[in-house]
Amino acid sequence: MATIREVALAAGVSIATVSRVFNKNTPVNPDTAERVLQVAGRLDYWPNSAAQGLATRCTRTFGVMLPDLFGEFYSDVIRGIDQQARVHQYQILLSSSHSNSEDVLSASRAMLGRIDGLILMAPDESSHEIVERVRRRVPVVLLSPRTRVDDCHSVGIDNFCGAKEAVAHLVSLGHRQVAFITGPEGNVDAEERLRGFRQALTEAGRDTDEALVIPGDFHESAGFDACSTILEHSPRPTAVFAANDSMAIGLLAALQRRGCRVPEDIAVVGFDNVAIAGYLNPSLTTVNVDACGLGRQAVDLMLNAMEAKPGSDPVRQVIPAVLKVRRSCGAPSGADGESGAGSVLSMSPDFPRQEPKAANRGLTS
Amino acid sequence: MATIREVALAAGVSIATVSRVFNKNTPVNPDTAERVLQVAGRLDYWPNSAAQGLATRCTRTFGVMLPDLFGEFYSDVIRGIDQQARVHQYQILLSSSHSNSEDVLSASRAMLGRIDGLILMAPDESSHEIVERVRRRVPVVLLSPRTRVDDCHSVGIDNFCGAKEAVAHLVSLGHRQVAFITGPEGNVDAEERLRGFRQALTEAGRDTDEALVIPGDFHESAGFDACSTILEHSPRPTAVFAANDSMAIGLLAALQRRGCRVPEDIAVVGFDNVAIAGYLNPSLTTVNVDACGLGRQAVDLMLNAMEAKPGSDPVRQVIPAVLKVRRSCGAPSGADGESGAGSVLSMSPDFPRQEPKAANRGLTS
DNA sequence: TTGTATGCGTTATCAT
DNA sequence: ATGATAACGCATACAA
Repeated sequence: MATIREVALAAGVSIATVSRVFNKNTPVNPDTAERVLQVAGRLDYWPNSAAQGLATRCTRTFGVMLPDLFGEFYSDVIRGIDQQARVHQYQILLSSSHSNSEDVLSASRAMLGRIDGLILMAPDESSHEIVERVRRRVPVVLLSPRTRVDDCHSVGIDNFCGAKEAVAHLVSLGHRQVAFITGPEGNVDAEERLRGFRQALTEAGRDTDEALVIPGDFHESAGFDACSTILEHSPRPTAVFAANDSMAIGLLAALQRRGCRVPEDIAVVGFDNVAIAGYLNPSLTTVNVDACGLGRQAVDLMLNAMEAKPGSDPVRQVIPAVLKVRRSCGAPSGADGESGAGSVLSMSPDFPRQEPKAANRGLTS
Repeated sequence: MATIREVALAAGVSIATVSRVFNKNTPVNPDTAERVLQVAGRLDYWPNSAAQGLATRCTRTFGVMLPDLFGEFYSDVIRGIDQQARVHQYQILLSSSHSNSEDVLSASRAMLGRIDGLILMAPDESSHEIVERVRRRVPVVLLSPRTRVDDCHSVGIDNFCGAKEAVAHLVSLGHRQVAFITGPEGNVDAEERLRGFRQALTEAGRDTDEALVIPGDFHESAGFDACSTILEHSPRPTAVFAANDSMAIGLLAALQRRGCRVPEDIAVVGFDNVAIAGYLNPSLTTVNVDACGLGRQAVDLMLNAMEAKPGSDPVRQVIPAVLKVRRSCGAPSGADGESGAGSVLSMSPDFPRQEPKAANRGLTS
């Protein structure tokens, strides 16, 4: 296909002029410009953006590296990143399924020269040194950073507080035996949620019964499988907090098949506030996480970082995670409590997600 | 950071040698190789892949363009693409939210020179000519192609048959009044599902009551909102087929709040077989779509296309969509039918997804 | 306003 | 086995 050289030749000008016509940063004679555009159109000339990138050292592309792509959460994060990137005319070079830091390293290398910045969710703490090596070449924004790691820009969810709030709410409803279904081992978000769970119990003057901390992996089946453990434990827990909604949903299904009523016999709370949470029966009490906003914030942070002077301090942003009370935890008291199946009147969709708003309440520390 | 030149200088060799050491395609003296690697390591040299791409005209990257990123479907498609691409050491340059062909055009241009192939889900039929322009520069694989479009490689879901099968099943259960909740206007998959719906009714000797074709948009709320229309129609439909699971779930919620029992009072069938479908109450009868497999197939097709000679015929692949009968449509007869809430015994997880298998049954035409 | 020439960081084709 | 050197396609400083 036509290159800038062929266009120049056909238009009877130099390649510099053609370049100028397209980049409109230098004045160029309207007539010649017209002619160049004409020729370019006829030849269907498309500039080679790889070459542009090499020459300008600017690719208008962000690298995005995630450990996984399962579930709505990551999907929403990507959507947020893509949305905001799009606004600023950036593209996304995606790479996921990084189980270890080796993967992160090789993927980063493959991205070198093709991105202006990297938005990275590191798989484990060992990624630390690799992050350092990457940072020397390209700006990095960390997603769900580990606390100890680095002085790097980052955006995270306030998992700890969200979880604490959720469990505190259960406690306030009178629950003494609360079980927890964990996320995959090594997952930062999941670990913080567990920490929040413990903290809430501690603050309630109870200590955690370790037998009630049931290992999970964020998938529905883990929640489903956790059911037996929960019901067979003695004394039987009256509430369960799942580290994410998928597992909460799996658990709900299992409980219902056992003839266990939710929330009457056992209360269930999830985390994430996935799209369908409000449409379940019973509707799922959960902690709202604006995954899409997380992605958008990451991009904004990146853009700021890129135009900041190298020495400036790292910005650490935390997106609030707030409890969204619905029916699965048992209505606290008044509110619009009951309703549910049976009432013909309660047709209010119980809007399952509180949109964008929350995103910008991110706290900077 | 260090470039190949600096490594060459520090190692006392030419840049050509350094290049050879890294690409191991030309024999090089073990000693000098050793020395080069040493120096490269010390300088932490990473080859610039943009420059490599320019020189080799090979980027090991696939462009992926989707109209949207909402919901599990697209997310799974991306996951499939990423998975398979990863296997072959390719990366993904992602771009979504293309509502019209203008967007597709500009995004394609921005990708030129940075991808070896483009996996494209076109937003509308007007993209036809643009696809042609793109194809002249880079191999293209179409996702969910419109039938009329081009002689281009493509992978699609067999929406028509899947939908027909679903509705035929409802008809076989005795349902005469069946409603349909459509997908977003212009969406190929959604339109094919509608076509399958109509066809099934036609084959059953009934014609479609257009008032029962209710506009939707693939979101939960559309299903929720469709409830009124459905219940108020007379004669009242005894079954509803939603163009995707999200809407089916929204509908289930609305029906339950109205005190309408599913499947006793009204049967519901969805499309997609999302992860939670089997965990709902009642579990959702739906049409299984291997979105992840779709993505993988697209990559495989692309790889084949790239090593095929330019003149060869386009490959059109269709991934089967098969009905997955669960409880929401009413058990046909025997089977493990009833159970549901109440039975303590039925703890079989009702595996919600039939994994990979189906993907490779893709039919080539 | 326009053209010339150099550089971006590689790979690859020649020589040697 | 290794070293010059010409691409790759474009942007841009400098000259004119």
